[in-house]
Amino acid sequence: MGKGDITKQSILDRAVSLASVMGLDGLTIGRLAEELKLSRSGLFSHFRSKEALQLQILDNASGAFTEAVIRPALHSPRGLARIQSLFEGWLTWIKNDKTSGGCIFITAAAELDDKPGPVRDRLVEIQKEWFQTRRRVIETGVAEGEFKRDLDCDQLAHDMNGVMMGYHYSSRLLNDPKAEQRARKAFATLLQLSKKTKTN
Amino acid sequence: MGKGDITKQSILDRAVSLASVMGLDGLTIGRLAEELKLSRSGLFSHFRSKEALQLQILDNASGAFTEAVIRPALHSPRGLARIQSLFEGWLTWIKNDKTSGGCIFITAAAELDDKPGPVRDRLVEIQKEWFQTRRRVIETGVAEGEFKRDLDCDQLAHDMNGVMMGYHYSSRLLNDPKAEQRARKAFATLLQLSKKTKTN
DNA sequence: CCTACCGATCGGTAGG
DNA sequence: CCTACCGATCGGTAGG
Repeated sequence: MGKGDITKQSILDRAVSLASVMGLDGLTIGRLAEELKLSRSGLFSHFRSKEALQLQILDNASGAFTEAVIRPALHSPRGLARIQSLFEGWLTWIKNDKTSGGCIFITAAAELDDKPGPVRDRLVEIQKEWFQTRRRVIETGVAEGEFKRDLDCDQLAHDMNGVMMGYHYSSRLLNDPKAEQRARKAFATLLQLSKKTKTN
Repeated sequence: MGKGDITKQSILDRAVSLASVMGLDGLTIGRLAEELKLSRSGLFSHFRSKEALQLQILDNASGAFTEAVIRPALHSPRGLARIQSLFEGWLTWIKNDKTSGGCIFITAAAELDDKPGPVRDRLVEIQKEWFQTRRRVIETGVAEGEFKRDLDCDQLAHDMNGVMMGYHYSSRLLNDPKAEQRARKAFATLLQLSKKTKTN
């Protein structure tokens, strides 16, 4: 990795943080350059356009999410333990972003859901992949006999997301001190309903 | 209501719609004026500042939400029927916003959660009120004996929000055709767990 | 409600 | 990586 790559990576790291606060559109080259003590054009020379910067911000964040949340979970036993690990990692991911503007994917989802284009497309791609990852882990839990045989895996993968979106909202907007406790309880209930019982 | 008020109301209605797409910050006076075929300064004269406009956008949307979701629910019998009515109205509120940029409160929540100031404060106020409304309706359901005596009303009010946030995300960002079905199933499960049973 | 204007900032380019 | 620059647009004001 050459010097230019180091600069570019440090630009992107800061850009992810700034975009999570200002949004991918609200982020400006000038503001980013100022924080990094570069000239606007000096910074811009690493990217062909603002759209290219936005796409690389999403890719950079996606890589970080995989490292922070998904990869560690693969060290947990498949099935129940692994979906719990995904949940814990996800919670920590959102919690640790206190310093910046919260989960950039949640911010971007609200910002881009009605703005067609390549940036939205990339976000959708990343989020669909993340949904599939959850679903596969849940399906394995069914195969392993830890979850009900007739569990609606799509529904559980979907409901986990609702718990997380609600957590992000309650903790970050409302500053509810019980937000994490509520999220844990909601998830525990989801798991309880999904576990194998005597009857099925 | 004089002519000036009519103009102002039509400005605000359009502004709510535009802000739900562009965000409260992303909204610009110029763009709004163009859509309404007014001069920028002519439009601006109705508001002292962009911040004042943002505050009035939130108030206008809050009034519309009360009319569309809360008031109709008061015609349903208290308790279970009323909380179901709130859910249905909320779902319709989000669904009908297909023409614009989705629920402005969800968009604004993601946009403002890390931007301190009067606009964020107003949004938090509105959202806390909406939370209390849900909680009171649920508490009445407990008092009426339709819900479990030991129901965690705060938790249910909180979990309903997660279902809605997840619905907004799945339907608007992922375009999941099953989004509504999933939201209904998730809410039905929440209600099922909350209903009075033989044992309590 | 308008025209006309302010300084600041935007994304992007030229040229080195 | 820089200076210097482009046209466009921003929020806001003056004055009518």
